[in-house]
Amino acid sequence: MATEQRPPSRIERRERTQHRILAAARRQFAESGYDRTTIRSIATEAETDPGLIMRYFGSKEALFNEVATIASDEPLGETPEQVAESLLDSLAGKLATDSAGTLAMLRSMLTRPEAAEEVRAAISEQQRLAADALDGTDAGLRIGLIGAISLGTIIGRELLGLDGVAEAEPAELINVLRPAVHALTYGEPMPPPTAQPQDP
Amino acid sequence: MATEQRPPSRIERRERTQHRILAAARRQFAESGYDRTTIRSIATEAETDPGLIMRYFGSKEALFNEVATIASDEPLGETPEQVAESLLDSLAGKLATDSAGTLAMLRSMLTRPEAAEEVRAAISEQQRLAADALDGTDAGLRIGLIGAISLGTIIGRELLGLDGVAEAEPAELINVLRPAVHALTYGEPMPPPTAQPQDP
DNA sequence: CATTTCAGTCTACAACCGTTGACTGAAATA
DNA sequence: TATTTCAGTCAACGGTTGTAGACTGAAATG
Repeated sequence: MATEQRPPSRIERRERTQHRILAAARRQFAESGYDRTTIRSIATEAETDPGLIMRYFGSKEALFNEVATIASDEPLGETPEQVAESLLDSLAGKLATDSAGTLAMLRSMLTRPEAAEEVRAAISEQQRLAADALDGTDAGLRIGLIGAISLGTIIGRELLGLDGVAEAEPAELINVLRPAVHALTYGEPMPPPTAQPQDP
Repeated sequence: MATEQRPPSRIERRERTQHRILAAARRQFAESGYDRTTIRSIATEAETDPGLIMRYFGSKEALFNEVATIASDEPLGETPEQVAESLLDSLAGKLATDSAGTLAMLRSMLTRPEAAEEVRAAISEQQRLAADALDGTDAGLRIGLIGAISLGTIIGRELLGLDGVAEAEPAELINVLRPAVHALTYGEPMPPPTAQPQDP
């Protein structure tokens, strides 16, 4: 009943090792961020050698770029309601899949200018796609704020462990957030309730 | 017309030097985060010596704790509307004052577990203060999400430079955000518009 | 004036980092 | 089988970091 165990070929060995390196890198970059993750610690977890990582990926930076990704999203619909639902869908997707690559990018975003620029560009692209469906001069601000909300929600849940937010079911979280997001896509700006009269 | 220039006393010199160190530390921790800021670079900017920083503050960590702060907020009112306005006020305050200490804490939050815990605890305290004014089992989730929104807004504006969000006037930003925050304090969860019927 | 205190300077250490290059041995190739 | 290729190992490099400690000279103190 024993299947014949051929020794793995050279390309098989290489593929397996590369895969172990990538998995360990993804995990550690997501858990500790770019600076606190070392080539040596990745090599240890992947049960290989630091020098081999350099040979396969060139540099720590290149390895990071290989595993840290920020998903850019799909077309967003044409009415404000569709835009809101589309953005909520996008957030729900990011909450459901435990993409260590995304977490790696977000975790390193505040200390690595290149990562920050990548996240900023991704949200900026989202704004560009959605701004047409919204009217008003502040459409960019509104979509940008929805991006900020998504960012804060993911960070608060996955990286900070905020009470309530971390334990909530994704579907419930989205349902609670839905009115707020819809308010941002088709609502009017609301002055403070006790506001003094202002310039016309 | 020349005011007599007495050489500064020893305690004056010490106070001035300490102040320069603290200012440089605040600025660099806010700009580059904990890991990428070095004692030496702080000393250079403060025109002093790394060894002196150690003698005055004990360690890099202690210096960070001296300048990185996260403001905890005031009582929040008793009705959902008051809670919403109070939280918006709190966000407006953080957007108005360019508190390098807060930015230092936020910038380091995703890579320093101690900083993350401090931010988490501050938002958690906010939740505790506000949860009484809100009814429903998901009150904690709602307030937590408002905390996440504040977090995402500050990060998006001050640290990421999101289009629209970064250039907006604080007052306009708050006004646009207001309906969303109010929706979170007194709104009902909203199911998706195309939802199938669910269990009662 | 003699002594003490202490802000500020300088040098060095031990640890860690990313990265390099030489080496080994087995698999692939001819 | 003889030769080449290449995955994997090992030791070392130059640089940077936080930190410690000895030293200097002027201000404070008696």
